[in-house]
Amino acid sequence: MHIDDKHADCCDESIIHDDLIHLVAEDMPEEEELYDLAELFKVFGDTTRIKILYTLFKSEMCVCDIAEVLGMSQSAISHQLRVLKQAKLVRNKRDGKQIIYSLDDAHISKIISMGLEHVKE
Amino acid sequence: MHIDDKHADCCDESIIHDDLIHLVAEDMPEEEELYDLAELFKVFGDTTRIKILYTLFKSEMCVCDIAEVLGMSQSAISHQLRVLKQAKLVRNKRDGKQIIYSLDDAHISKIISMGLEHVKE
DNA sequence: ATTTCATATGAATAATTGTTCATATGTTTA
DNA sequence: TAAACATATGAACAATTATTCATATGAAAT
Repeated sequence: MHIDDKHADCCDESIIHDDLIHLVAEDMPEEEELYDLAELFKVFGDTTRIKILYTLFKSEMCVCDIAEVLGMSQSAISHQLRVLKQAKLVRNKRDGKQIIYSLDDAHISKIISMGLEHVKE
Repeated sequence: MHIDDKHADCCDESIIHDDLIHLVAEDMPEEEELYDLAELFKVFGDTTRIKILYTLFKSEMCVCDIAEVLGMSQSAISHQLRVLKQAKLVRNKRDGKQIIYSLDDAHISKIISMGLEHVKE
């Protein structure tokens, strides 16, 4: 084994795959961008949050009504709305005592329906 | 407070919101479908898996090369490829000693680029 | 047949996360 | 001003998960 062999732990065909490895590695998007992208999908990766988005897709709604629709506690919904808001997927406005949440992004329903297409196969 | 008040824990405007609540609740997709959808997005919700998908988007590749491109252990990559395969996002074929992985779904790059659009704002 | 190589996998560990409970905040109504 | 109401939030707990390490599997080469 050569001292300067970068592929000591990799498959043997160093010369052939080397080109490919560098080509792909160089084209990889920024670490931060990939992290943000994963974070975004992580937000969609929870049934409760998906349900909330579906709900708000139908109509803007106060926290309490969302909790009622989903049969969950106000606290649980509120915590998840916080996550959705940080991801800029929902926004809110005050209306008297209540806080009304609504979708904040046109991409959302497209992303979800794309996912559904895959799942439905 | 009435005994038959279904909204004991909810906001006070029971009569007004009742219609909305039932309308939205009835239109909610099947529990199982929402679960599968969340599971799918969960798969995208990890930087390592996103990087693997990006890599395979450029070219099909053996496990060892993917590990090399991402600077991670063979074991870590193999575990994640298993997750991606279970989600039917990648497939593999044997080529001699190596196992070549490639993307298994046309939706993937669309879903990812939709997500990127949102993140890039 | 035995050794080598590429990949898969089970167990263990550390880190992350969703919900609950109790309570704080801020608005409205009496 | 005080009480009632809608929502937010911090701490705690249980559950999930990504990686590492050690080892198993299975194909190719000697």
